[in-house]
Amino acid sequence: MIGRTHHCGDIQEALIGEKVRLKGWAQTRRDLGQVVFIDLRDRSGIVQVVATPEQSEEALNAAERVRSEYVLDVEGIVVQRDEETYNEKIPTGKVEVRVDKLSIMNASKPLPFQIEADTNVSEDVRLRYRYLDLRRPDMQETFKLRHQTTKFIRRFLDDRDFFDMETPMLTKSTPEGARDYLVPSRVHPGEFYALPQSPQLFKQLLMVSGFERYYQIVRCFRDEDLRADRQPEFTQVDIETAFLDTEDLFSMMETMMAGLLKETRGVDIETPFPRMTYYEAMNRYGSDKPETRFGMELVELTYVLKNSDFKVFKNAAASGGIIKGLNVKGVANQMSRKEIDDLAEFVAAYGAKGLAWLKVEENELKGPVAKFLSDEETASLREAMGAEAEDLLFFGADSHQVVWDSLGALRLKFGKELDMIDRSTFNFLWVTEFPLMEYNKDDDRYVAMHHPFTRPVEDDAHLLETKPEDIRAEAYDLVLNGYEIGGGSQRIYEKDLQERMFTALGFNKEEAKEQFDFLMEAFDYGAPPHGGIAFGLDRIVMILAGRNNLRDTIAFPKTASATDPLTQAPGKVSSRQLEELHLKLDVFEKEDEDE
RNA sequence: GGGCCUGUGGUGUAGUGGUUAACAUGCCUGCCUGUCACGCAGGAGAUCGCGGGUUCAAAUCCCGUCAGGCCCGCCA
Repeated sequence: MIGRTHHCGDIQEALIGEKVRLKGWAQTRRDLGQVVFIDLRDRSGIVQVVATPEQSEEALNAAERVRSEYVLDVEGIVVQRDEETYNEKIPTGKVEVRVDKLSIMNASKPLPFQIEADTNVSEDVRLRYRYLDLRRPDMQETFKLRHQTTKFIRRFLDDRDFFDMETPMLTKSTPEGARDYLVPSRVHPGEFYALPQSPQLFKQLLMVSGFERYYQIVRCFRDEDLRADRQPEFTQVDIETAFLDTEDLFSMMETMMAGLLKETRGVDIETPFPRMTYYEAMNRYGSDKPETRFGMELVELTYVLKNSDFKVFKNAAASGGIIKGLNVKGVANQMSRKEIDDLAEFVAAYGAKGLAWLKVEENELKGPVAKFLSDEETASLREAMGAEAEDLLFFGADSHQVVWDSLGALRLKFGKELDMIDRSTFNFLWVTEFPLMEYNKDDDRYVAMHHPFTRPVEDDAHLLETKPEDIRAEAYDLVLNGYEIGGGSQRIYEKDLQERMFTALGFNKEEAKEQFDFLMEAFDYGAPPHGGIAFGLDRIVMILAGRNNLRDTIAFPKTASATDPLTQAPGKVSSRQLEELHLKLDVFEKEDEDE
């Protein structure tokens, strides 16, 4: 059963005349009667094997019984193919293996779908037979890329004296941030562990412990609703350093990312990466993770239109909001009135109450809003937006957030649909100076935008008690092609500053003590200045692989409703298990079977 | 929690009120010594996701429900 001498993809002209033994799966069989061709596939690639009566009657008989995805053990001689039978489509196409012995190590039922690179099989079926889906060459490629990515990162960080350290998966639930996945304790009735949303507190403790440089490629869990780029369990490259300021960290991470792109994609990335403050990103792109591979930026129009006769504009400006515009060049005559009107529905999802628009013509602006604009406003507007004939102008007038969100989404929609994005490029961008906290209406309090241990920008710290919403954080995200691929911050390491932070977040002393006492206590014992970053490994691989779905980069992912069609997780448990965990359920099934 | 899209042989699709439910691929049988997604001939395979309703008649229209996907909320 052992004794493989070569891999299928490695069979080439240098081996002509040699006896080889291969093992793998039958990709396809072409049975011509007295000669049978089998494309044999293993992880390395595909090679054609041929069975003929001249070579071995026995092997030919065996080859006739082979079907798709049978597992084969093949012995034979590598021979040159006749020139007219070269197969240009595969790297091994100039040679083939003439079979002496062929044994079927295992048969296969007919497959639910074919093992081929391009599949249009539904996601449902792919996930139910994930082990077959993963046989497909493009999936094998993706996971090779994922392996190369983690290998590169580990080597890079090891070279810079980072320790790979593990942190608990069974830990304590904390009130901030995402909803926790909970694990009931058998030994402590009524108490629960939480699976980590990230190793945040532990990595800070490791800094207090004096490890100085820590990293971990670690699973994180968040019980929130899914998206194409969000899974309930995902992998972070978690990094924390002591005595390294933001500049040094940026520089190191830039080197790592540029190196990764070079290693995996052969692409040269310029460093240092561009930077943009949060406020600038929102104003120019309507997003805190701007896709900068195309322009079409939002245009500030509040000063132009605040006194307009159009009430929507006037009122937005008067109530502290903003007016911004988006110029979609050259499409005015390509879009029907209905298509334009449908966009109002699109932006409604982001809270916009409507979507004003204008078609630009040589000497006038046309559209429902045109009549409200004075000649002067029209002129300023054309100037500000760089409007030329055939352009289609859209306007958002509302609160900052609504205008940013709706026009930002509209910009991205047009950018994709009009094919304005150069897909061969990789645009990194640091987004800096995030707000430290934002006001949450529902809870009537401030909540940390990053997390409660994020350090305020030095100059703003004095606002903690007076205008907390104006404080900028020493926090940053790394954006790649419009995806947030990482985020981090410098941390608070002084106990008194951390206590002021908790107070500003509306925690009373007892709550803070109850939740974070161990961290506060740790800070009493010589905590070094520290900070770090965490990257979303799945997302990085997704972008490197040119995918747009996180499921394609995770071997066994979950569906949009957080289930696994393969294992059928989550599932019911026996009443005995529940009893052991001291749990009683308040859901009752129609067909109650598990007694 | 909300919105939108999809659901038809194993797989991918066509079919928009009356068809023997069509096509491709896969599968089975036979033939074939240079194929390479082999070819040729024949064959099997579908209660059209599920439940209800409208109608003389439903894959098709309506309501509900389930599953998958995308988005908003939520989540860094």
